Amino acid sequence: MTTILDSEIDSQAAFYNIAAVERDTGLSKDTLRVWERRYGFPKPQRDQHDERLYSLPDLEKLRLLRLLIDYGHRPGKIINRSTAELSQMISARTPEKSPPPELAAIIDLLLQHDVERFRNALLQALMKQGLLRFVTETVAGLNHWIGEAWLAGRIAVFDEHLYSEHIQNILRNAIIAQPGRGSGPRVLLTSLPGEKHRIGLLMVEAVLTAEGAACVALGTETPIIDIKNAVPAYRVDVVALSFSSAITQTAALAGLAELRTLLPAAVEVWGGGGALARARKAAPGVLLLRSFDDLRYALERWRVENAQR
Amino acid sequence: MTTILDSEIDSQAAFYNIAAVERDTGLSKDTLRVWERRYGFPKPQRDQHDERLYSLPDLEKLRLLRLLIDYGHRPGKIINRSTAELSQMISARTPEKSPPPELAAIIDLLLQHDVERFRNALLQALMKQGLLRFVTETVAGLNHWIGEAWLAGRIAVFDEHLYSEHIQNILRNAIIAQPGRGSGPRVLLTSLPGEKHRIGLLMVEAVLTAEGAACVALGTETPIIDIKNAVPAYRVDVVALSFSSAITQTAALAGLAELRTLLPAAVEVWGGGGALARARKAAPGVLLLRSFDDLRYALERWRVENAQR
DNA sequence: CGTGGTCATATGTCTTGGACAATATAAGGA
DNA sequence: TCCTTATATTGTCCAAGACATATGACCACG
Repeated sequence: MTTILDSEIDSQAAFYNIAAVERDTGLSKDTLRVWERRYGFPKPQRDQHDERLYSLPDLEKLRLLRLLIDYGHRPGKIINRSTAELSQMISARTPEKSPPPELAAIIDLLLQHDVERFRNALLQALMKQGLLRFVTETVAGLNHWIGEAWLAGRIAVFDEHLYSEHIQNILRNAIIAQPGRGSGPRVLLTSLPGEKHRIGLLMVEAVLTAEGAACVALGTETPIIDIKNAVPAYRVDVVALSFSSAITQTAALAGLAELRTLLPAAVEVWGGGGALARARKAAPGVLLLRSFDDLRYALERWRVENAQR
Repeated sequence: MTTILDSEIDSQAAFYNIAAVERDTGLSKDTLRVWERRYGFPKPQRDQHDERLYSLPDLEKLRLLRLLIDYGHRPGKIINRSTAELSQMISARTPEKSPPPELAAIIDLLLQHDVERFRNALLQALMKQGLLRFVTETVAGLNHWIGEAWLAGRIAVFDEHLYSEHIQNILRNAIIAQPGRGSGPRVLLTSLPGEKHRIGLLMVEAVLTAEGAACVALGTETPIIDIKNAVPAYRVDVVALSFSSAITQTAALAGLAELRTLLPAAVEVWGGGGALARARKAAPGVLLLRSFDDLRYALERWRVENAQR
């Protein structure tokens, strides 16, 4: 096992072993080896025992490739282009749109790395608009703009991380401030394994809590079996799943359909998020929510239908 | 590519492919294969194309093995013992099977799935103890007990998810309630790719903020390159990384050493968390924090050393 | 013109068995 | 008791092959 430390100390040039590259790019060791075999890139140096040593430029190019593949390009088509070309593809992908004026001030503070004032701007927007409008307008708008800017490489990774953390702080703060009354349904809120985006879930939780529903939030990536087991334990009326555009629409619909078959008919299954925004129809007994208005409407409908009990 | 979803859905009996086992136990695919070759465990079934299908009992035993190895046992010595024996070794290790009395009430509410009262109990503990004691005593104690219970299979997956969400809500609520920055250093707070545990980071952020430091929290899994780029952007004085016991000590120390070489000498590098609790020494210029007292001491030392400027 | 189905290709993950570096343990000597 | 050296243990890497799934192209149908 050659540690990164050794390789960096022995020669001043920075080299990375395959485990470090997997960690930094998210590409598995198997993928890295098979790309080398099939496409000839990356073709790292070897140490005295034939173990791969990747260079920093290789790492940069691999990161660009990862970005473009996530956006929908095929590896085989782009892997042999130069780093400069790839970089250009990313900046050319989305025309440089400036954010809508009501968000521009907040985004400016983020891009200027002014943490304190960024935090305060978010808090002020929340105070001014109230939770519902803050979530459905400001946070949704910011998410959209930041997501696009991230794909286009116009925003640094660490800025995106900081944004996500602060939005989480604000939303969770707002959620906990709500009184815990329970006139509405008990809603179990989570995502399936592979879906790591938390902000969408928190937005839904904020809206539902504000509307008086009782949320049981399990965070992201709960295995289906465990969702099934949680339903009786928490006496849940509705299971709501969130799917960001990181997951394919097919996978999202399949997951919802499977969950539907596992749960008793009395428990409703709702699905929403970017991956389902363009979906036409789901499995029978699964409700698709394409907007926050849909969500509030679904809640109202549940209350009407279950008024007798 | 067989997804975990498929293997769990297609047959009602729960089977897990090797990628799912890697994800759930933290043991690499290579390790799982070499254990099978050398020790004969785990010896999973195969599907129609000779791919491994692990059973749920295998998964349980692997979890116990992982825990005992983390405590210092050698794989070869314990791998062929029965699950019951391993389970007994763990409970023998921790004399207190029941949680300490001051935590028992809170844990009971979690295990009884009483969401509202669980939330209120946490809030009350926070009010009563103040943020510092709440974090270093209550949250640390709960983490420890829940972590052990989870690894020993005494607590449901969804309960652990719910716990994590609520602790996050409370901690982020407390963090945002702090007044702005004080006199302390600017501390960049994050974890390296592969380290997904958020609660430790939030605990540190809460303590640092309470002590008057200005935190720049990037959440989990920030690639090293992006940490390097964030340091000048946010004019950071200290980079603090968290490593839970999900990562090996070797990997944690290597990551810290690599970061040290990438950052200017004026920027301090701190590391802490379960993975480093038993580490002897780190690379030169890297400070290991083995407790929250160490953290507060390091903060004080920084203030003294940087008082003149 | 859109919708759905079939086929070919592209792509990622899994397989085996061998090799060896890093780590832990044991043994020896100051 | 502490440090050094030898030995055993253990995790990671390698190679090339295989194949399931995802994607894209083509075609037929309403």
